[in-house]
Amino acid sequence: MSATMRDVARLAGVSVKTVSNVVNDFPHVSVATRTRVLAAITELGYQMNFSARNLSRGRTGMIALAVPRLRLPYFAELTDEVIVAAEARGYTVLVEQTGGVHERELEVLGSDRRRMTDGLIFSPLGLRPGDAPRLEVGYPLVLLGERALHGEVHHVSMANVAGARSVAEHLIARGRRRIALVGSYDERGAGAGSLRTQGFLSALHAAGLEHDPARTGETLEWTRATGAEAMRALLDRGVEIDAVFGLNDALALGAMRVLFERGLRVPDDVAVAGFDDIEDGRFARPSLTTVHPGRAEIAGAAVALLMDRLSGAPQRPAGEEVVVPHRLIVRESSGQGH
Amino acid sequence: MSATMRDVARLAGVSVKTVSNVVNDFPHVSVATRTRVLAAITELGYQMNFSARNLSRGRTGMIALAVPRLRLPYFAELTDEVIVAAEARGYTVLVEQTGGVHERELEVLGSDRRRMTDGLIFSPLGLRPGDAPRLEVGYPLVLLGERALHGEVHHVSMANVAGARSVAEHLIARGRRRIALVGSYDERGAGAGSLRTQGFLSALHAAGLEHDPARTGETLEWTRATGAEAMRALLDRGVEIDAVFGLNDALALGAMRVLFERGLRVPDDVAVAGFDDIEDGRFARPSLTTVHPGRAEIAGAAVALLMDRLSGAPQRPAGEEVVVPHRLIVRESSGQGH
DNA sequence: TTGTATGCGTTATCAT
DNA sequence: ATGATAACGCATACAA
Repeated sequence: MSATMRDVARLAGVSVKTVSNVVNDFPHVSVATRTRVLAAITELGYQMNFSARNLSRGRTGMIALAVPRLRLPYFAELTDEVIVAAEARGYTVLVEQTGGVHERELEVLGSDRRRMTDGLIFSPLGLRPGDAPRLEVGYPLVLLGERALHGEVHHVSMANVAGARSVAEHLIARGRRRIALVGSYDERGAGAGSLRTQGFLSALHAAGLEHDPARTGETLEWTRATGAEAMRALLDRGVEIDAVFGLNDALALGAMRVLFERGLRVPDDVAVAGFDDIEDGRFARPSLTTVHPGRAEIAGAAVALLMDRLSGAPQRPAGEEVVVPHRLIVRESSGQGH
Repeated sequence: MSATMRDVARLAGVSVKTVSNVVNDFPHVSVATRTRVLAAITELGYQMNFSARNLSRGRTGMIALAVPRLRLPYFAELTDEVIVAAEARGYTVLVEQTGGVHERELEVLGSDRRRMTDGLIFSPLGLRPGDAPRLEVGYPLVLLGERALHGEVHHVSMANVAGARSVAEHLIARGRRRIALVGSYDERGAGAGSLRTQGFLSALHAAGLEHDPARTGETLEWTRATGAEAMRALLDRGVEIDAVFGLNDALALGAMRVLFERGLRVPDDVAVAGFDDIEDGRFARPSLTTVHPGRAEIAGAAVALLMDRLSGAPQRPAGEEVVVPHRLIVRESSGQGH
């Protein structure tokens, strides 16, 4: 097997403690012994046994990130950023997929696996008010993209309401009056779906418009495929529309594809907008108007918040909410007026 | 702190060994004691300390997956599948991003972090013949998407050559004769780039065609953005083309976007095809002709191969190569003839 | 079927 | 500045 600290110590003629001091950059080690130890380490090809270190230290140097699924571009890009941010602080990330299934999401919170990590960054698809107690876990937890259910848990959220409102305002300013809403959500939830819908509706009301429920394309999953289905259903029902707001970019892209298939021109006949600013939207045809939610900032803030708690930094107020600013990005899919 | 096995044992009136037997589903435990122990476990809310278990067992129950970046759709989808496959076998996945940088890729192989996992599934962007010795690591390793450099390491690869050849044959059958190649690769590498290019060229040669080097759009990174740049450069140079083969879908999608911006019709003026069958291609406008490389199969095979080695299963021949079958998927971007 | 004793490789406490 | 030694929590011979 591979060498242990004991082997290194023996070879260098010092005690294990000294070896430990060296590998951990403990300040008080004479240059002579340090070099001697380092030499022994390279000679033996010694590598730290993390299990032993973790057991002794009582922590693991790993954090978990729970997302619905990596195949959803938004979460892939988010995970990418979280890994980068964690890495910068010497932490390793363990990715957990919940499938966005409520039951699985709750399971993940209490899973045995949580004992393998020091903390959890959790991006639920839709927590419900009744779930609040389940969030009182015994380890550092940071919630993403969710309004705090009870104010006890730290969380980082994007400007769901404001972002959706600005998209709707933009469409209205472009002269659109019959805007379809594609994507729905668990009504018991308090997640992004409900918040974005709120923002959307508030803009309509502010403009003195009504949202005809017939113009809502129901779909629980937020993928291109379901967005396409919902759009088809709307058109098949003969609903009249001059714009589409997808609750996320994937839905919007799926819808846009169907509009194309049905011979409707975007944006001339129907303007389209989404939410998330995923990479595909930038290169789609036409390119997709959307809301940039500050993914990198969210990831950075979440990791920072979690690290603060791990290092026992001056306690931030429980339930503190970090809201990352958004940015409306107007592209071709809503570019011109009628 | 949280309860230990000792606490559980004490409460249940048994020894730690018995508790251990219960939580590990050891066969010979009487129903009476088992239920007693389980009761104590739930009462105390006991959860296994993985660090301790790992130290004792000598393994961690985690595997690492090293990919270039999760923001690249192909790798996001691949990672998704690997996590699912690993989960099914009780393993947790730790994701490592190499950025596709050769230096970082080699570092990852020997990093301290490797001691936190039982094995590694490694998806390099381009290993070079000289790197072979670096692949002789002291732990189970499975390479993805790479032809074995020396035949010592196990690997799972997609049909890069055959897939690219079938794409090129398809374009040629559609009457295309001036096919641009978008995307290049480190010439020192033996990665997907070189293999796909080989397949592409072989189809041309078989058809008695020459590939004019002027029709190659150089770009090391394989993203939509770089694909777009390369396409712009080609068109700006006034190169005449009637088709584009992107070394992956992202490149092809970026190129297609530029063709649109320049007023060229796809597929009427220029047919486009990619490789990878990422989700965006299905919903792009026009939808993208591509090669489905069997992502799920690759992930499954890689995990299976790694698990075999972890469990010390009957040694498979070193350097065995599992090649997953591909499938040409013809869509709108190359749908019609001239 | 269950208990006892020992080891896993590090860190931390306390001396020196 | 360095060393001896006791945890850390669990698994596993070996006993009983």
